[in-house]
Amino acid sequence: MVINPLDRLSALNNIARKRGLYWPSYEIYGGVAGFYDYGPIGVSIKNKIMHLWRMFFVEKQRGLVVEIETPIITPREVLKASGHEEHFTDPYTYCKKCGNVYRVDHLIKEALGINVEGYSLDKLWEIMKENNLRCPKCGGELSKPENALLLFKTTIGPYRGAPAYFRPETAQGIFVSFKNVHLAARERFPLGIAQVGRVGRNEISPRQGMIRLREFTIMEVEFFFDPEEPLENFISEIKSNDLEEYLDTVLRIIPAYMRERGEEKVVEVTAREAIEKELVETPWLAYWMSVGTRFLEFLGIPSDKIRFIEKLPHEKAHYAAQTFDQEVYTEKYGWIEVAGYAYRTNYDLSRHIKYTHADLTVFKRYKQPIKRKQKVVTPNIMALKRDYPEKFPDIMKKLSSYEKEELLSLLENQGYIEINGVKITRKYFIIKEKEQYIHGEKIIPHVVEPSFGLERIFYAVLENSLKITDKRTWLGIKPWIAPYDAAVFPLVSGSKKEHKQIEELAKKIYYMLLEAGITAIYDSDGSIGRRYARADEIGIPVAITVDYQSLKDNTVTIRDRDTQKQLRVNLRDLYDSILQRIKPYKPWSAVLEKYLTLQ
RNA sequence: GCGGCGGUCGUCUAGCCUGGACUAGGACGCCGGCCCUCCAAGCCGGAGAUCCCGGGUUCAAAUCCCGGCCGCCGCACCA
Repeated sequence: MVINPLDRLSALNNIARKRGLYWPSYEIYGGVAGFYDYGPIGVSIKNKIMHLWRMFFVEKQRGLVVEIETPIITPREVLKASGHEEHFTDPYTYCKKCGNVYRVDHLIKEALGINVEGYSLDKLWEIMKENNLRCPKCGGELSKPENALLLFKTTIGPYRGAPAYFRPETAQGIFVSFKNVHLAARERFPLGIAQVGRVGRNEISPRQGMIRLREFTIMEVEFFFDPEEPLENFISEIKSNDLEEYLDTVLRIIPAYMRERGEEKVVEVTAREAIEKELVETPWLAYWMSVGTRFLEFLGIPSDKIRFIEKLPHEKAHYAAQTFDQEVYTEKYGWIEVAGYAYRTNYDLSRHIKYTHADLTVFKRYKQPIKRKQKVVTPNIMALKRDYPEKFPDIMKKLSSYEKEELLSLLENQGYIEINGVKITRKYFIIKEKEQYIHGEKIIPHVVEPSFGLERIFYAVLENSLKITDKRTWLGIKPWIAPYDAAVFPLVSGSKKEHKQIEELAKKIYYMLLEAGITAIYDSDGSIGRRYARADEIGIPVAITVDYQSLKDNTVTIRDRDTQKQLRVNLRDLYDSILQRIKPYKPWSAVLEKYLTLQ
């Protein structure tokens, strides 16, 4: 039986509300667009997705990535430096007759073919007036342009505090603290810094439920590396981390050059091929795209519903050299972006260095120190003091303001330096040739950023795991992200003595599981079938039923959510039996075998 | 932000056009009880609705009118 997609989606909405997955926020006040609450079941699933993300992007990266947490409220200067204040602002105009709103820069570009990016509002207004721009729809008069800022604004300090914004991405907190983290990580390099947290974007008109929110959760890594490090070093770095399996991951990519030709065709390549064919501007992009692909597949998204789209130049963010959106197919919204992989170059760190003069560089140590002959200039203090006793302090002051190289080239090229009208000639300086060892240099690291929208993944996972047949509805979610590990039921809950005993044992097993770290629910309401159905609906992977036989031989049945098949196990083996079905980790025996051969 | 359509128990809905007999009806779900040897069964009982919010018209508004909020669709926007 084929289920109508609309029925599927309304079924999901029903479960979401009825069982507590999610709902619009502030409902009793009429609701506010762009905000959603997670219900109890939703929180549990969301947290598990978060934990798995950490497992893939932090823990399994073997020290390559560390995680930090920085504030949500961000001083204005930071977002000014990062370019957000400028680029998050769009100049608008509206038609005084029909009310239609237009972006001024788009309007001018379309009508006059002029690129007016970065122009002031007054300048734009001037251009509009000069060319007598009118509403393209109705020919009505257009308003003076205004700025629409997509950042949430606030102040730090309650009276006349400093202007600040709710961060639109977690990345800036990472860039700003880069030096501290780098030192704390014992100057490891390359280094990934992860952060999971809430961000806010004051969208003009958010719709599409949890897909486009004004406040949501980002999970991202800013991966700092040296772009001059040759490709082979990356590969060997990855190999030495035993992560080469990522290079064999198949990526489904729609490259920009294809999109420009109007062909939206998916190219299937391994990460290794993507690097070799130079589909990516840095190998690390392909690496993180692989990690992200594995992550989504592990959440239960089928690989044919995952693809990467390379952004065209005009679609990219202001900081990005190359960007791939990772998209997941949903019935409701079509392909939705769940992650962005941006090559941010050293844009952000450079900007913060420029604004603060902080040292956000990394010392790049050469494998072999470079021997360099260098001429060194030193003023002959004795001679200067002797010949210019009065002007000596001024001369020294001036000299110290020169860069060494500048001083040298002035002396060698013109033979003197003029200070307060006095020509100090070369003979007042000692120029020696010195041999120097250069051990390295300071570089501003480049950054590749895989950045995930948690709510979008959450939705995509739910929609993709919802199973409906004409008999039943269940959430076929991967066991490791199910809201509970297990459900415990007494087969019957009557008033006979045996029924009471069954209930008692079932409750005990419930407590035992909780004590052993298995999250479980206990349910004795309604018929056993209804309880299975309720557990299925929120995706609980295993149901444990205590029956008459349990009283005799200490066995219970374990029912599998997806197949409905039951297996009888002894209480002694119950824990392991559940664990084996629900944990996202390999059993020790398998890991042991992979790495070691024990005698 | 603009235009079109919509908003009634947790959910789906009846009623709205043609104002009154609506104490807003039903089904599912939920809660309590009975029954019960495995997949949403049955029986009995119960709770549950600011009729989206505010204002107006009227003797009388879920119903008509205006404004707002929210949702859906289209346009625009989505670094």
